[in-house]
Amino acid sequence: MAVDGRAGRVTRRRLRTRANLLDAAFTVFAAKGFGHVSIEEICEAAGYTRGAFYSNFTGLDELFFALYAEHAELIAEQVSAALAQDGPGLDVPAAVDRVTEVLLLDRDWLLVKTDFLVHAARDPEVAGALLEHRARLRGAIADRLARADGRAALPAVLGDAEGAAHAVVAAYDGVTTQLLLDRDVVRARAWLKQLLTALLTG
Amino acid sequence: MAVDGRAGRVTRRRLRTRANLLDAAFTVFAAKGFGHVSIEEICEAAGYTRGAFYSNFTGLDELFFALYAEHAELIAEQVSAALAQDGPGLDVPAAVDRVTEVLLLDRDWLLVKTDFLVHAARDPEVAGALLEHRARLRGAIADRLARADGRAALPAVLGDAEGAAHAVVAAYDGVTTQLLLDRDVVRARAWLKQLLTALLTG
DNA sequence: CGTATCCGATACACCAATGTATCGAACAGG
DNA sequence: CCTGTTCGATACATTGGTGTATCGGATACG
Repeated sequence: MAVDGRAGRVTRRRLRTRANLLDAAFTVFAAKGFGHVSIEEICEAAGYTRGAFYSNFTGLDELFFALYAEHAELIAEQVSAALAQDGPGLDVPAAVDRVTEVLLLDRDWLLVKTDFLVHAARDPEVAGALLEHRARLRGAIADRLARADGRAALPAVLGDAEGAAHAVVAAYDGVTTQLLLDRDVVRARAWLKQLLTALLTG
Repeated sequence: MAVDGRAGRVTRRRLRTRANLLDAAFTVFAAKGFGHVSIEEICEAAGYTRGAFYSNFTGLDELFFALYAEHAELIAEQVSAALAQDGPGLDVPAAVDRVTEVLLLDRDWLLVKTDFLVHAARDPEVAGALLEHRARLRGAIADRLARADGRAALPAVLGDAEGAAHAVVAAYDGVTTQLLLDRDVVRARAWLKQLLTALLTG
């Protein structure tokens, strides 16, 4: 019994068009925002007709979710990599720099991500998935922070490493909001760095 | 010459229906999200037909903007009031409590506000208006923080009072995101308080 | 009370998008 | 090559929402 939900062959062509649709969708979503995007628009951008779309997805929601999951996974890996870069110890300022770089790199991603947030805020099931992803990210950060605990203790107000990781994510979200509005990546980065420093080396 | 853009009488009925439409729109927007809301839906919720709508607004965007502006104004006043409550000096923890109370009170507002954010993020003109509103809020906070400066100095990392205010807003935005997902107002409030304490009494 | 003006309901024409059913072409496996 | 299966294009029916033009009732004001 096949486990992947589909019975027959796993064609190569199918995978390509699916990927193409997702890529095109990302661009279109970033430009117009989920809720102002039609299926046709995406198909046109990808160079297909709706036939291809309905053959690969049941609707916009499913595609949007797949899109988010894919990118979120990518980001999570990048962050983990950035955190693991220097040996077992943790150089806080350096790590902050690298992570900030990864997180605030792509405005389009911030747009899609925020769109997804408001989407999830209204659908508990989707919210669950998003929360889970955030928890994973937080976990990775907390693990790493725990290692630095010896050298320079975290501020007591935040509690343990998990609490500190929570604060890091909150700071990131806060800066994201500002960046979406003023479009000033350089300032956002400096600003996030400042915030994190204030939070972690209290 | 009339300055309000309309020539004739300023009817009373008109004002009422306009207000009714805005009220209904707020509910509908909060429930479904801008972008999944039709003009008809709003009219139905308000007990009017589209005739009334088009007589009062040119389209959804205009109504959405008016809606946001109205509520944002209200919130700004409440925050100012909460900050001004105890005399000329500033009791930081108490003020934090009161402000937090006001800011995280209404989930519907957070939803609409975030919807408006993603809307603004794609329209520079709207973004400008939002940035202006945020600047006003920050200003009010900074003014107030400056008064507490003597007693317990703010952490140097954040710079002046304006910088600290910036941090406060970022923390608020960060907590908003989390709250939208987990719907736990109590924890959000505790959490925001903790964050602000960590930031302001570094 | 009369009347001029304003407001919102009704009706209409229109369009954009959806989802489905069908069919020809592409493809993997022999 | 040949063949059965899969993929995606095409065509269709249908829906839901939009914006406008018009009309009757409400409202302010003399």
